[in-house]
Amino acid sequence: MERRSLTLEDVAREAGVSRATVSRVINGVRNVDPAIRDVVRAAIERTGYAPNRAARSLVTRRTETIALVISGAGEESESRTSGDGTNGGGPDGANDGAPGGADGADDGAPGGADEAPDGGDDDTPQNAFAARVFADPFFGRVVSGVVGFLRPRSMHPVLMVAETEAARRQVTAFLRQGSADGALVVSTHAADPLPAMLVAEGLPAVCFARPAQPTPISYVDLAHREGGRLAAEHLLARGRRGLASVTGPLDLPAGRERLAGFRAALERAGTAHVPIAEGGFTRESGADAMARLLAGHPDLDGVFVANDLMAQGVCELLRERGRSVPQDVAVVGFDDSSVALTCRPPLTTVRQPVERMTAAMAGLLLEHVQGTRTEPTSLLFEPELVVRDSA
Amino acid sequence: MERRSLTLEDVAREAGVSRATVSRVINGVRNVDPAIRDVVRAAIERTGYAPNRAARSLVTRRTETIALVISGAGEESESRTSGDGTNGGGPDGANDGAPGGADGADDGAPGGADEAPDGGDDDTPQNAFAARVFADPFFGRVVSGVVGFLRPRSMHPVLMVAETEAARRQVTAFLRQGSADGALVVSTHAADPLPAMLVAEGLPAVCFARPAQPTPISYVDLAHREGGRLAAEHLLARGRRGLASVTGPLDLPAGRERLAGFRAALERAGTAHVPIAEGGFTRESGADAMARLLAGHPDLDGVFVANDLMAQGVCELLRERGRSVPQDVAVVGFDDSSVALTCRPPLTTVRQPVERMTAAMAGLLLEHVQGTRTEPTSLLFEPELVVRDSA
DNA sequence: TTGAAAGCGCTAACAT
DNA sequence: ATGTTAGCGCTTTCAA
Repeated sequence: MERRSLTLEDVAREAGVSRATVSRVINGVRNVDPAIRDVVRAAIERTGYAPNRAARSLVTRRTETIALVISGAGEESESRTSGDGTNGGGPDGANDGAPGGADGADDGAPGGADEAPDGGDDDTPQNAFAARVFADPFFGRVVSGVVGFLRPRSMHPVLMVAETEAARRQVTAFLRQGSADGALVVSTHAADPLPAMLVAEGLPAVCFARPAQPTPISYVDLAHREGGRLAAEHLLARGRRGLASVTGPLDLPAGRERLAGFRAALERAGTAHVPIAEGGFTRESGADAMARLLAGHPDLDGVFVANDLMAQGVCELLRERGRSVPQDVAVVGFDDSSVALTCRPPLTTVRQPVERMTAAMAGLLLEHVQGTRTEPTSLLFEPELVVRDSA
Repeated sequence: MERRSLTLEDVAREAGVSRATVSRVINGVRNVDPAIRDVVRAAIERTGYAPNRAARSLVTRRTETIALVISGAGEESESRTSGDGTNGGGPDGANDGAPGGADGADDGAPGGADEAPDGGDDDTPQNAFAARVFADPFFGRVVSGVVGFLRPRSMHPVLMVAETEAARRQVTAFLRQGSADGALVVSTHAADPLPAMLVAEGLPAVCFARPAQPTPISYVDLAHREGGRLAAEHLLARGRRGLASVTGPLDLPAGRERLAGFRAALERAGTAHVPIAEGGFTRESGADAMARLLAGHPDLDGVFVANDLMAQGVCELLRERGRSVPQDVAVVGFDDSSVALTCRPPLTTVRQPVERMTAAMAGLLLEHVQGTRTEPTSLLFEPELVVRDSA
């Protein structure tokens, strides 16, 4: 509607006051005569004024936006779906149908011309990484927590993907330009160099999960060990004694700790040895690992699987082998991702409060940005057992 | 590292040239002596200069970011999971475990204090909407397409959720402030007022799916009818003659059109009557609809289900009733969302090229922003049959 | 309590 | 080809 955008000046004229006064009203600064305040408010209303963000940002040095970075590790996207073990890995989502399929064409819109715009550069490895990450149910929970926290504070997240060195530089550049006030980093690999880069640049950031190398940076994390313990105790309480575990990648802290917690609880209960098979957080790797376990221990009656995706694979394999879940073998997953519900039977699983964790990340970040908090801080969240049908 | 952020001035001094020259180099404007250019580049490198986005934005009136809006319809989030029928509806994702669960606590981080920051305001209806939307596998595909297109152009999406009137105003305000150059709107309801608001304000925007009320706005859409036809022909080719359909909500264009295409193809093949049962794009509604269908037509041997989530429910119900898929009843889904793969058996389904569609949206939007394209334009994408095991 | 004025860091005319 | 300069729209001293 409006052509040249309105400025403070316009509103000031309309209200018969100075720019400064209008600015004060808008920013809720005290020391404004209530009468004048109302006049100004009316003028703003009438004109439909919206303050220019860039101009404001230029002086306040705040953008009211933060970067939400999904970060990989190396130059290449890797084959392992899930990273630091804190998330559930992802279904491959988009299975590509035959390429060269359908294309854009006009359908007689309200006045549409129909030349197709360039359709985006698909198929780059970068996009493959992005596609994989975004297809992961874990991602939705991350976003949900962040948005839930930010929105009431009228801040908004900018989504960034950073799995190459170049992309990481793009992220730091973005922040140094003052395009965002800080970064929330969700790494998909233990060796992600981004947290250290951010720290080195002195940029406010908070990580999901403790960085592999000790880094003076704030983070939230899950008490993974505790999760393993929960699983062990539940299985034990169900009367299972032939226990085993399909673990996550053991080079990941989360993979190791989930197992450690499981083992420790069993040891306490008198079970010294626990057969394990390592998986890669994907459904297939879960099935494979289960097959190996079964080969060596045909008598087992309970399995702790380090994430839900693998647990799904485990359930499928067990069914194939003619073992019913939970009657013959009880299965406990980890994450409580959406597959926990779609899985047959629905999974008993160790829930990670992802939304609460990412909301907390945003909270921490804001404190760092505002200067309310200066020391790197870590918040540890407790997992929770969700009992469904698989154990 | 750096304290007061560097400015053009600093770099200019370092390079022994004027601000303008540095600016030219940075913006790749011609008319710069190659020698000087290199000197400037070196100075930039040496100082680690990053141009201030706000300052630039203030004069260029561009932000290099666009809003990606997930938009609902009414004041309330509704119970129907999926909206315009173009997406696959969503698993409820986060089933809330008992509240008052675990909370933050320090775990002895590199120097961490441990007061918990305020953990975000959960449980608002707004968040429920957000959680539902983000848990939808469709959302990941949307984001993936957008990011894939934007990133090579070093632009970034700001994520916004707008399901209440207030939230919608927040979106328009955001754009009018010049916080983003335009908006990509994905409505979850046919009656979403946001597109019209955007048009009224003269803000650049592109929709996913044609708005319910004719609106002079650009959009991308799927040839839903064509999808219905594909399903019909496949089922026919498989020799199925007792066909039926579990439809989407028939008040949604997509729901209606998918059915219309299915029916038309069958009519062409000589089948006048097709039993249908309406579903709500959720798994449960799919199962319910299938039960109804089976009650009235125990002899059917093929079903076209208007989305994958419902198709999953359909498959489960059929199995419960002792009918095997596809032997007894062939099932064709719609969307090719991630559940198509997790479903047992994996679904034969009509694939919607969501990533390509959203990338195209971004492309259109950029053209509108740049002024390269002024007329509202629509792009229609062709669905594609993905044959797996269910039909 | 209000207004005048000085920038914030950048781009883009306009001069040279 | 390069430098000078005038803003972009806002916040924020500083005076009044």
